[in-house]
Amino acid sequence: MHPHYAAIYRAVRGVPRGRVATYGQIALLCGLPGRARQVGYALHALPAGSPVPWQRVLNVRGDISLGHESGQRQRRLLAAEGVEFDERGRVDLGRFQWKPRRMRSL
DNA sequence: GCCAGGGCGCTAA
DNA sequence: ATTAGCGCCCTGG
Repeated sequence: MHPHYAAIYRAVRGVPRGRVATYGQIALLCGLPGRARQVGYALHALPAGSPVPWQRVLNVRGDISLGHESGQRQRRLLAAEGVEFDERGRVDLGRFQWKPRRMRSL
């Protein structure tokens, strides 16, 4: 497992229920600016049933970056915690994006 | 080791 | 709003 994965998982665990974060945002929060893609890898590597809420991480456009199968699963999980999707399958980041104080003060 | 392709994102046009 | 180009770096062949 890659050394940075632990930090990434820690950051993702900080995203509260009913809110979402972006890949780039998570990267920034764990001190890996510009490495959004690595966040995607870390989440992809998660075992089933881990405590990490991977479903709360979306791309910067507010939509789901996965294929149909996993995408449906992710969308269902988010909808179950109150996150709304528009008809184009997108989340309004202005309303649902998580904004930790540590980040607002950057 | 090289190469191509990813759960990405920023900037410029 | 969309597209193209580039940077990032991990994985699989």
